[in-house]
Amino acid sequence: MRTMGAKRGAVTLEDVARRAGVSLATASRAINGSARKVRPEIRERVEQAARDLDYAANAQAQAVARGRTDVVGLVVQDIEDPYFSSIAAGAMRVAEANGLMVCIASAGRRPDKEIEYVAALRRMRAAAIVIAGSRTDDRDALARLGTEVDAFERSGGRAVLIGQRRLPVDTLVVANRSGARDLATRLTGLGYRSFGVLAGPRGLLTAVDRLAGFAEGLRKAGVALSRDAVVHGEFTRDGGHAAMLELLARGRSVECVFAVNDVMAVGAIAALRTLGLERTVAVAGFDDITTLRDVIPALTTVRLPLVEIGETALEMVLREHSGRPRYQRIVGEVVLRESTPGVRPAHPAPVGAAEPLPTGPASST
Amino acid sequence: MRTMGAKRGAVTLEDVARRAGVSLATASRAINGSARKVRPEIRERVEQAARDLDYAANAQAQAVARGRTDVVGLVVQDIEDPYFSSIAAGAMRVAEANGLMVCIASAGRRPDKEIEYVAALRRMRAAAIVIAGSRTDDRDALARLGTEVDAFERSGGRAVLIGQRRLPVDTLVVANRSGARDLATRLTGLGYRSFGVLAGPRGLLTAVDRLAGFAEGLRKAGVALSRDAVVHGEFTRDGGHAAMLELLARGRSVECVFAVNDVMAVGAIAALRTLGLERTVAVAGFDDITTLRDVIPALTTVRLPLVEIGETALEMVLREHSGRPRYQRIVGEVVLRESTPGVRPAHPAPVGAAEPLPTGPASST
DNA sequence: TTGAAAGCGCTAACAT
DNA sequence: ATGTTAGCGCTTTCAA
Repeated sequence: MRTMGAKRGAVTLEDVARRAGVSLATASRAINGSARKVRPEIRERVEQAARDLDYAANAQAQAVARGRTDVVGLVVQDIEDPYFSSIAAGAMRVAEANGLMVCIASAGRRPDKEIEYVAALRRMRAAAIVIAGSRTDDRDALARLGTEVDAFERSGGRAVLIGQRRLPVDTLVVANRSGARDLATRLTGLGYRSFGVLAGPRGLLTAVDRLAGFAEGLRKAGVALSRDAVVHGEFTRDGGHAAMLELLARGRSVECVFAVNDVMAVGAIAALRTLGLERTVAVAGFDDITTLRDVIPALTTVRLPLVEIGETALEMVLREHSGRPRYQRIVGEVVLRESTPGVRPAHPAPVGAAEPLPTGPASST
Repeated sequence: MRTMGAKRGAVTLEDVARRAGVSLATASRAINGSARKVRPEIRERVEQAARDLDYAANAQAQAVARGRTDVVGLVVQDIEDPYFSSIAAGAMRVAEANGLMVCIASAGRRPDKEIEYVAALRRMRAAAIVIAGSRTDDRDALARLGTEVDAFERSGGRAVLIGQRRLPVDTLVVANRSGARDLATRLTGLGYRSFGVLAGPRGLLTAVDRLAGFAEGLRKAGVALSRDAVVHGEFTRDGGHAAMLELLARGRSVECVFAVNDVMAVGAIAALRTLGLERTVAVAGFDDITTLRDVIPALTTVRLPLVEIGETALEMVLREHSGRPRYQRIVGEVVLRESTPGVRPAHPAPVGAAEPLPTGPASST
């Protein structure tokens, strides 16, 4: 039917207006414009024309004309990682409720890519942007991200970070440190006295904080954490696997291993199993990844409300606010499960009076 | 510094041009336009001005002017489901390689939402769109999706489906049926003779095809699949859990259960475990979800190259082509693991001469 | 209420 | 090589 299609063959509002015998302005008001400024009869005529032509408004053009978009951005480290896909699910739920489309960028754990994507989202004039994932100790990268985020906000968008409080931007601060500290407390409470930590990448703050918190918790309980009981590795299943093997190779015998996230813990358990050690060494993780809930043995971990974090982040940034950055703390909850069955003392020990091992350094208290 | 910011406070190309003392056109050519039409000296001046002003081109405006976008769409059923997040990871990798941003929509397994999102992506003038996830037997929904996809393509975009071949659109056809058939063959080869199927939602074609294929495989092996050994349920972990319980409640004793996807299989295993039956009933799944590779017992399944599927889908649709829809078959590979240890016959049976159970219908051969 | 017209920010002829 | 000037498709004054 249509003879002179515009570029891309798409029907334009002008086509609709012509067919309905009204002006462009009227057509606009009838279809995309706000409420009752158009006579019902005319409105119906325009809508019919639009339907006939299978018209779909050009969102880009609307964005240019209106000066705003219906797009929000989400930057994650790796969409395949359940940690991030849960956050994404939460953010997308809120986006849907607000009629927003979400552009996701998976930065592959490269800080530069992350910055690049923020820049891309600025070009897209995204209304808001959620940046999920740990910062690193790379001061330079942090500064550049800060600059880019700042530019984004100055150009009219709003940004929110999920992770550490390191930039003057709205942030959902994940209580990694205190979560790991609590975990250590509970674990020592279970009777464990010798620990290893599969600590994740060296510069990754989430990993660093969890390690620090765990060490702190142990210290408070008067338990030592030897330097070479800490093995760094990738923040992945394979990273956990390798780190566990390395820890074992170091000849340290530990009762319990803390992997700084669940996927590493799963890798660790797999490694232990191949050595027939799964009953000998207890393992704890962090995050409480949904898909891993049925793993055997059930994983002791620190539960993070991941989906909710995603929701809250986007809600926060969509809500109007004063301009001063807001920081909201997200605390996890320790969940004790079978992977840390606790120590059965050879001689029933006095409850509540766990004494530090001889080898441990004096408690700081 | 800047006094008269445009709407949204963003710097425009005109600001840059003015500061560099050149025309709008020159600024455009220097920054966003194709190569060498601008004197190096001038170009440098413009670039410096852009840097000073922290200019970021307005992608929306570029899109309007150019008549095309750098956005591709991805519609999935549920981004939190590892099946889809793997596909998303693949698609995003290709997008990155092509300098494209990807807008993801999670339809929550509601066909209407799916259609709505395709419409939204048409409005965004996405260059291409990948629709991942099973179709249903809802003829009407299928027709409406077809209409919407058609409109999308007529408006200049390209679409590709992942799943069933049901629409005259580029499609990655997942060989669910033959995969399940092969699985049945291997399972009967292991000696199993009585099966149950946790079949997923009734109208979901992926589930339907897998059930059909499995039944077909059994039939070929001369093994019966009784009607009430098939239990439908949600396509999720909990769905598998519930279906397993239901199957048991029906009082059928089966040697092996086929859950039509891995997450259901995990739910089934969990259910069996609570009843102390995990050693009694074998379980097989479908998909070979990465995160589930360390589950105990290791899951027998049909491996689908999920990430690769996501990559291939986007690549396919990005590649120029004749206009006639292309269909590419994706076949899975059976992976036998511990969850189906095989049957140890009480009396060593003659190998290779599995005889149909008395209760089974005659093989169609 | 409706229409004419001036943008929105950018690109791409078309001149020069 | 650079500038002028139409657009791109839409929204939104401003008049009528």
